[in-house]
Amino acid sequence: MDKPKPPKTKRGQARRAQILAAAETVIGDNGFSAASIADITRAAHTALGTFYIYFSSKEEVFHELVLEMGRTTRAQVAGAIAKAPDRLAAERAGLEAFLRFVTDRPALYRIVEEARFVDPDAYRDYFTGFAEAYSTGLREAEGRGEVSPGDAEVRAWALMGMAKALGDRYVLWEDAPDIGHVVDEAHRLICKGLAP
Amino acid sequence: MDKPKPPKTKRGQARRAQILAAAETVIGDNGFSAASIADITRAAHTALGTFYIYFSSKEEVFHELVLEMGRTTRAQVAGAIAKAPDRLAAERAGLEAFLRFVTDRPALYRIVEEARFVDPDAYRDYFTGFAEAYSTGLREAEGRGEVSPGDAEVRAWALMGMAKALGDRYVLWEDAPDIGHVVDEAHRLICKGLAP
DNA sequence: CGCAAACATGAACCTCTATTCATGTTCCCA
DNA sequence: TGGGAACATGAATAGAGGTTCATGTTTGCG
Repeated sequence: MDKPKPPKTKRGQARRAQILAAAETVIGDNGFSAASIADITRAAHTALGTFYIYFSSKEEVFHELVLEMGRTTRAQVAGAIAKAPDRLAAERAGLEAFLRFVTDRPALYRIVEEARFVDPDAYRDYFTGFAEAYSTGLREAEGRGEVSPGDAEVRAWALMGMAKALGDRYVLWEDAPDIGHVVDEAHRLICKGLAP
Repeated sequence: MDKPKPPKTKRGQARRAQILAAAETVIGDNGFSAASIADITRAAHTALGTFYIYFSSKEEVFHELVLEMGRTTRAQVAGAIAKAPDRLAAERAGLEAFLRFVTDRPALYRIVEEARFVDPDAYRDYFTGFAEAYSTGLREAEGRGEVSPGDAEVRAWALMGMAKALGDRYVLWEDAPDIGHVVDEAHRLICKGLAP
């Protein structure tokens, strides 16, 4: 019932990481309820009971994975944006970074979406956190005159929604997605939409 | 196992509708796996076994609800768009109609989102169908010179994503949403983004 | 070394709920 | 209005899978 303490030995840390990685694939591929602990430990090449040394429940691994998605996406997007000369360039870089992230870790992306139902608080935290950072960026750009005045929060949510839908359609559902084209096309919309 | 035949008597039709409506609320509020058949029949003021006279499984009611969402949303949005003088006005009317629909039937909205995991084919059909109609509308508008040239499909998905995200944030998560303001703000983005 | 704490194992347990079914009740038309 | 088709009931069934635990094995420190 209690949250297990972090592992103390090298072996323990490796096992925990194995199980977490296996959970990402198994839950991402099959969904939360279809994925059984047995599936996860099998994919991690461990015994069933080992799972409960590192996680107190199925919900807890799931929660952990949502947090990981939060850390990773934000780091990825922030890194890509940092080099951009202005906000409109940042929009492009951020969108592309996001879509590439979805390409690399599709399971993690699906897990966050399923969190809406499995772990609603984590879902909300993930997106409101993201939206706050996004809004701040837009407000600062507005101050510098790089984008037209407007409600930064509404814009942030609208733009996040665009990115999500494009990820669904052109990354998850496409065998050979042409991310470049999608980014170009979407960015034209965004540029003109936000332009001063 | 087989799909039950449609009810033949008035009473039967009423019962089926009762159960379907109850399923909408119960599944929408608690999610697919947390919602039990017992919960649904209790909410419908019927016996447990009655459920299986009208539906062959929990998955089947769910599927039915996704189809209903498809029919209803599209009718709603199409109705709102019909009166619009041009495409940019249509975008506004469509977005507003969608957000009002989410306000009215939040449970149904959540069910479609959960379909991504519970009934992936239905989910895909729902959105690709919607996207096709949307793309066609944009292409026609482009032909009339009402919007700038561009990849209509990418645009359709981007705009659908905006609507979804705004629905999540400002309808489902807000006690007293100011739909008018959100629509205004988003529509400015869209107008400038699509303008010729 | 040697031993206490960490970690590993997988069969057994236990709960939960989707689905069935044997037994009534109601409907509707010939 | 009588009888067969439709519909209603809820206790019993059945299966799945999350979680526990008693029994080993490994690790790392003094």
